[in-house]
Amino acid sequence: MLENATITETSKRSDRADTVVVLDFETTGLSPLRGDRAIEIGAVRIVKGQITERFQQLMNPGRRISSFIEDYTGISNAMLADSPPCETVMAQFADFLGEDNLVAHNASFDQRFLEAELARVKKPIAGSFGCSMLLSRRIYPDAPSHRLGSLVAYKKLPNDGVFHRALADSEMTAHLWLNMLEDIAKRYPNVPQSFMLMQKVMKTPKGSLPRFWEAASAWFG
DNA sequence: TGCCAGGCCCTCTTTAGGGCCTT
Repeated sequence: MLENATITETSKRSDRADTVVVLDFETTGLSPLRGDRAIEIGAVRIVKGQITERFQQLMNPGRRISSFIEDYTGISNAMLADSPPCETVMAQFADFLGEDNLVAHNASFDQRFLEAELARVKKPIAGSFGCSMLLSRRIYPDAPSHRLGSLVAYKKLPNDGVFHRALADSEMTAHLWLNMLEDIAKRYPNVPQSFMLMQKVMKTPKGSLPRFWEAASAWFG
């Protein structure tokens, strides 16, 4: 059962909900704990429902990437050889990010790499992470799949046909996030589109979601 | 197209196992 204190916390922090940075990493593999590194970062900043800024940069991980990653991303070893090192790029990205909250598709993956790469340049993360995949499982339970590309097709979201590149994926994730907020607003017009509230939705069991919205509407409406 | 890891989530569950999703 939702506690009143939880809702109060959401309300207090809602002033940061107007701005989020949606990001996506391309990497050498799946696990920074096993030595994998970032090779590209893409991000867009959303302010009051509009994309206002973009960040994209390849980065040199200091070693060659596998043929699988070359094929998967279209990023070649030659492209990375001419790119600045991860530390330089991540320091620039930390300045771009500031203290904004973050959104990513399957955010636990991008969060692990962001924390690992920023730790190398001794930059903290001030914001919280929201996950578009977890939210989509709640908002679109009947979608054939909750992969990013599948959801883009399912919701007919804007895209340029490029997948598995950081800026393209972050832009599609941003459109997905905004689309979900619009659909939530249509379904529950009395519930504010707070970033912190969306985080609570992700943690709400699917079967109790209508009761969650009912409680949120009652408190905020 | 797969493997690596890890968190979430569902169910034939909770003293567990396996699918999904990210590169």
